Amino acid sequence: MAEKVTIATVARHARVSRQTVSNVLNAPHIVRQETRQRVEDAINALGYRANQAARQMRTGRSRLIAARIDPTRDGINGSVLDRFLHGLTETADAAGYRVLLYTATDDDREIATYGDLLGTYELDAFVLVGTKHGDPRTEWLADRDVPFVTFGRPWDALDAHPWVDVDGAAGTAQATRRLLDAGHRRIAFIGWPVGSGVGDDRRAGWRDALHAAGVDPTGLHRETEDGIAEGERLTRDLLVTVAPSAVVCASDSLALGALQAIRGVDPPVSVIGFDDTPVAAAVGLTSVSQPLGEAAARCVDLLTGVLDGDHETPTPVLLQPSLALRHTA
Amino acid sequence: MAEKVTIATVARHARVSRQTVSNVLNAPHIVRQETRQRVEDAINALGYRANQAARQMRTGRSRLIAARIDPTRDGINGSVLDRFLHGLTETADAAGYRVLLYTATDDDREIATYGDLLGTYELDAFVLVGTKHGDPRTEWLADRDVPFVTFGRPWDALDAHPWVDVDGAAGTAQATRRLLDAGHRRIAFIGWPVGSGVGDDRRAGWRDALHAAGVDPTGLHRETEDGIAEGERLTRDLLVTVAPSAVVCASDSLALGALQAIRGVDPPVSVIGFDDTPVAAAVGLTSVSQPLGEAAARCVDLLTGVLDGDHETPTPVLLQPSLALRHTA
DNA sequence: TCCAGAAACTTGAACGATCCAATCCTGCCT
DNA sequence: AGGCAGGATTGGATCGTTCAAGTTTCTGGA
Repeated sequence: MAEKVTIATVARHARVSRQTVSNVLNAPHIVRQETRQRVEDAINALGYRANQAARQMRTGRSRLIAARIDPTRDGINGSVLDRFLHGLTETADAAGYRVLLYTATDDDREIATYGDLLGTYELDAFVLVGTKHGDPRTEWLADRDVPFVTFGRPWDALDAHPWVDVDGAAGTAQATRRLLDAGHRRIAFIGWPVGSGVGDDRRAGWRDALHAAGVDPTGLHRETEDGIAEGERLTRDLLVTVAPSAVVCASDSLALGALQAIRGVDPPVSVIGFDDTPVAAAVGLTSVSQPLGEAAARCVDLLTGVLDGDHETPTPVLLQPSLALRHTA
Repeated sequence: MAEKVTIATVARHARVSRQTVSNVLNAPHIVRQETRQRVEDAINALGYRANQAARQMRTGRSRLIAARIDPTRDGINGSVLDRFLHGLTETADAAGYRVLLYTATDDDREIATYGDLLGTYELDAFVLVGTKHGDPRTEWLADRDVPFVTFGRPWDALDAHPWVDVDGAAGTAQATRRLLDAGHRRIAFIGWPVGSGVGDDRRAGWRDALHAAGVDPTGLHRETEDGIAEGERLTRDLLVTVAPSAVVCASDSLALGALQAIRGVDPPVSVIGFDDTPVAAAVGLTSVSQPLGEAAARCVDLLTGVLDGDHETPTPVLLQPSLALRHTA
């Protein structure tokens, strides 16, 4: 039976006009302290909440951010998106925004979805996770001046649009240096086929760290699709061909496979994974940890900067990963 | 420069009134075929999309469904929520709804968030994943007649509210029968501490299947928190105390631990996990597979039934899991 | 031919917020 | 005491849609 509480109800209760209530909400500094207090008391007493639809109709802003959720592909890495989304939801919330999910099976449909979301819900911004060379999606959004951020560098042109990323090369370099410090010299790397920006970046970190230490990385790396079985297979191959004393992997999936391959090998081979997934934590795998919560927060920062602030393209953010030390290295 | 396309633009273009356009969208049957065609042509020609905010203001319906996203806890099982959310987004989309995310650290805050979401965004419904005994959240929602569905049975009263669940007992029973058919008799079970509805359900399936086959399950089960390390520990314990020939586990995490424990044991011990996570697929673990996409779809079905249709409380849905056969059993 | 009744379409009002422009105070100075 | 500047407050218009009520057009039977 409770009547709907609108801005008019609050105004009546606080003996002011609707506009004054609106000012308390949107421009508190122009309202006298005493009046503001009275209005705020009324708001709390009545449990008033601004109707977003009405506000949106007038202002054209929905305070909604869209993010894409994919079917889990390679399992272990699925949790990365999971944790990122969680962080995004949390930070967006604090900034007064909400996260809306969408899915799409291919780029064309995804772009069609953009149009739908923008037209129907007047979304304020998009967050894209991962981009590829010549991504048609970012192009479409940029052409229409739709605010968006990507988690993952644009591998073509670094200043194409705002982005947040984690320095994968620094992560593998740190992992490699730790192994070097521990006395290892034959440090192998298992990664993904050449061509993926992320994979090439992680391999580069390992290679550069070895070079810097005066170690020749030739022949010490292998490439494959992601997966536990693949990691195990390539590690066995490495063991018989170059007999490494340690292996750095581009993902925890590969590292998990590596762990299975080195069971019983003596002296023990060190293994370091990438992503610090909960599975890594469970089996005690040392792994490079991406600050996903921080990354999500910076995405929101960049967006609110564009949405609420100036029209300048904000500076990209490159975050440093850390090494989660466990007992495999 | 493109003018905003509203219902008035379409009306002018099709030489009808705003209301007729609205009728074409919301009640096509009362518009003459010829007129309807003319309006639809205009809609397509202009690329018109109904403004959700304006519609919502008049109807009080947002076509938004809220779902909660948690930080990944036990890693492997995180992917379950992931896949469920994906299915939910996909099916909701097809039904004309969108999924909004929220998080909360405890029940009180979650309930406060409900109020906020309902007041500010006028959400149409909530989807809760997992409920516990005497859940204050479902109570709060039910008291206020907010439409909601849970994925997971209400363990107190089965008719308390609409729900969708997967028959965990049937899953473990199926796994157990498969092992019995293969000639196993000493089939152990590793599950979670007594008291969790889900865990007790899964254990019951194993026990009943053994009883039905005339096998005494006494002493053949162990309880622990979820985790790979725990699974390994308890499996080693089982091996030395009761020497089972097969182990059914309440989760893939536990099963993964079991796999590590039985390495090298001869004759080989069979292992079956639960949830058919991508990790299980990767290591070749036979596992009980929940139809998560189907579950999400049925959640949406129940909700649209409540939202668009009658006021009857819809019948709960109990889905049957299947066994993903791989080489560990 | 005429009219009742249904079907098809049109018009004005309302949802709840913000923006705009006009008015009202209030304190301060002369 | 009067005038004035400036901030605080007010009423009206507006966003795009749907609801409710009104008007026109069509159909068929006497």
